[in-house]
Amino acid sequence: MAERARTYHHGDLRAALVEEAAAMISEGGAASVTMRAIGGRLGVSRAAPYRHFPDKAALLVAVAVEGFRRLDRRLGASVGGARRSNVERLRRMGEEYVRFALEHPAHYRLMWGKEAIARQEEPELREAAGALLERLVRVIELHQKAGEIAPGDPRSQAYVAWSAVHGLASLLIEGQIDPNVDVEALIRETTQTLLDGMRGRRRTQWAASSLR
Amino acid sequence: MAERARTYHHGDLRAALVEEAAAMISEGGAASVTMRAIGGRLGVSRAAPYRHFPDKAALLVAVAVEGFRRLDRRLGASVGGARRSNVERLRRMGEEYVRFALEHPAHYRLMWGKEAIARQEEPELREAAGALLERLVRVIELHQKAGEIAPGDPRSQAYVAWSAVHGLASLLIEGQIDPNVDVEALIRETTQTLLDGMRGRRRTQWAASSLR
DNA sequence: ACGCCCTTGTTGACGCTGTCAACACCCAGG
DNA sequence: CCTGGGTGTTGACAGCGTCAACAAGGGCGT
Repeated sequence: MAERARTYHHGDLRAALVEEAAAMISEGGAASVTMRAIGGRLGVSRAAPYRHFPDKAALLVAVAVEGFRRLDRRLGASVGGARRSNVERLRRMGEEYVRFALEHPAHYRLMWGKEAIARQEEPELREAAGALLERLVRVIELHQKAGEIAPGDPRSQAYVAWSAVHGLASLLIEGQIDPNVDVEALIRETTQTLLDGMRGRRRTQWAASSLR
Repeated sequence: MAERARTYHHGDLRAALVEEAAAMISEGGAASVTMRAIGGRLGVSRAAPYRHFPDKAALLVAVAVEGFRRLDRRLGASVGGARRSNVERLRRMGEEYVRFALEHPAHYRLMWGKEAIARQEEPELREAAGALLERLVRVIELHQKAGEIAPGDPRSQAYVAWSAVHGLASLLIEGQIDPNVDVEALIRETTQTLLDGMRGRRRTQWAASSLR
């Protein structure tokens, strides 16, 4: 209540809206986020958000942007800490990516927000997602220099890697995968197959691909 | 008008609803599909669909199911025809999968319908998507027998492959990929990386992974 | 051949939604 | 102190999905 420095009537209502909308999405899905409901939870009226966002879609875009930033920070933290060996960076990032989606399914869904959100025309969203791509590109370049990944345009390789983890996250979230399968094992198998494929086909290998 | 054998007042309104809804989705996106609009286009009232579907979500599920069936038929046709060499089956299926999504973006989006559609509780949807998975599993088993893919549970391998192509399709459709990149080349690179990864790491290979 | 009845389609209404215009507030700067 | 514009409120409106009550009309038993 009185912990934040409030500048005007409410005090940074904009940030509160984004935060509250994200919370509501996690609790009850995107459909539960309504202008009236979010206003009620914040103690303001249903039209108050319109002083900070042109419409509901813009508010949801802001929530999606926040999601991309959180994911980006998390991926950064996953490879940080005790400076890990190069080989593991990409694997860890991939696994962490999928786990994020599994922990925040509704939020992740919103980030890929269908068409209600016109992605192309939302520069902030492009930027936030672009930052994630940049991080991926940098890690791939590192692997390339270490000879662990075949040479080639790191950007298109980044798209390939992104496709793999996003696709798996999407399948899992949407319940398209048999609930009997071991999710963690599937995540490892996916990243392993991806890494094997990106390594290229050039050196003598020793065994059939196995999970770890 | 009078080409279809009409049983009752309209004559198979159910099928007409699904067909028309699919058309409207392609034309104006999922948001343009409204009970009143679809009724108007078919010359019936807004409540008529309720005699065939419990609610709007059920109608959209039927449209999504139809989408999965069309995709499944298309994938079947892509590997059929002149009985192709095994090696190319999976690659062709993957490429065709992505192309289908690119040609029918709104329909494909609906098939992965967020949460408005509770996938788990829609047996028809599970079944239609399951048929697609089955086809993929069979093709993978074929490759395994031919020694082109590492041994292992073909079902989890199918999930990995599905993740890759669905992820790429999703990234492309949602405009997340730089419009300057060569889409066809990216599709080929993705399937190639996937196939390289699934081949496992066991034999002496000759060159760095290249596109075709 | 008749007439019943159940399936199909229509109409009016309700509550909910996003959104806007008009109004009320209230703090910062002169 | 007062004034102006950023901020929040209220009333209203159109459009939405959905339901209950009603109308129609063809298949089927007799």
